[in-house]
Amino acid sequence: MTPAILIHGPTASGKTKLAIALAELLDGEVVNADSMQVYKDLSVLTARPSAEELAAVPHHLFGHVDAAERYNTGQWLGEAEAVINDIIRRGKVPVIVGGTGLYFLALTQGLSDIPPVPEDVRADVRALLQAEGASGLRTRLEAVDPASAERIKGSDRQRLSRAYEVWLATGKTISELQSARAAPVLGEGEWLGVALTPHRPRLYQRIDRRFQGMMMQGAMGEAEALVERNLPPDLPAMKAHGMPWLAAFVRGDISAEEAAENAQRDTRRYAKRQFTWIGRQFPFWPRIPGMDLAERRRVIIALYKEVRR
RNA sequence: GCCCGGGUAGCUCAGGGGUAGAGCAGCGGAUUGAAAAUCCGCGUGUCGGUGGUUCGAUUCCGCCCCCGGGCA
Repeated sequence: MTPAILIHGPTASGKTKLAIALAELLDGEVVNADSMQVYKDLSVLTARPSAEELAAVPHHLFGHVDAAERYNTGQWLGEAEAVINDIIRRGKVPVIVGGTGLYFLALTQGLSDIPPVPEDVRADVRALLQAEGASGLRTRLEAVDPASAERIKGSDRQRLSRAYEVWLATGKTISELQSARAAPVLGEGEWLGVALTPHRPRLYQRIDRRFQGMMMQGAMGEAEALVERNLPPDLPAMKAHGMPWLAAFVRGDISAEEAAENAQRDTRRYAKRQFTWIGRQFPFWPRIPGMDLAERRRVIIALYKEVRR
């Protein structure tokens, strides 16, 4: 069995180029593990690989989802499993790259087997949240699933909603359903995970500069096109970094400078959360602090040879 | 050169003889199908420097340095 390479790291840490460099060297294929780069309508704004980069080596699960869809972890895991197995069957190396820690967690540790929640149930719960707020949902959840209500902190409307949805849809509590995990797609010895951990102040500079670059490459056009579609603002795609602020600018609510500052700030905060995730969820993944492409590639290849033996 | 005003957290600033706050930025954490989401927590400081007065100075006084503005 050919082990897969998993590359995680904060946004703007150079994952895309590194993944391609590795795929070229190892006869591999790149698989996306980023929750936003799946959306067709968001290319520049999510720093998706460029047309040339996509053409350099085979890429999978990039830009294949419409912005109107509510893509999710389970969907990704299913698609990723099929793609990864196919790559391995063909004797190639899967290079799985992205910033979404939860996807890597699901891939390597398994996700609980929970039936999909019907869209009408989800809509009902969203309406409930709208009408009663997080505290209202919490009260309802306490009545049916006190363990989850206890575990979910503060006014975490997303987790409160999810827990209540699952109960409505299945009649079982999410705590019970989550007590077991399905077998992971990638088991012990079948993967090498590395985490890019660049110097934070420098990364923040890169983030700020990259956003300026996005603006010059047509990010505003992507935002305008999405605004024109009049999609619900709570769709995942509408929450991509910068999207809410560029939308506000398009509507004339804020200045371009304000939009840029807010977008950059959101992205920096996200990078911070990614560092936390890496530190806490993947403490044993080797760290690669340097930014030099050739050096990164060399280190990872050396580690990979160890795993492959 | 002289006259004002000001130097306090990364930034903008408030305060005032008993070693100090606010907003933003930032930092730490959680994370099981929205995860670029959602949520919880935390002031991080030679109060420009140096002498003096004082039991005690970031606060009052002297000198020096720096930044604005004005007059030359």
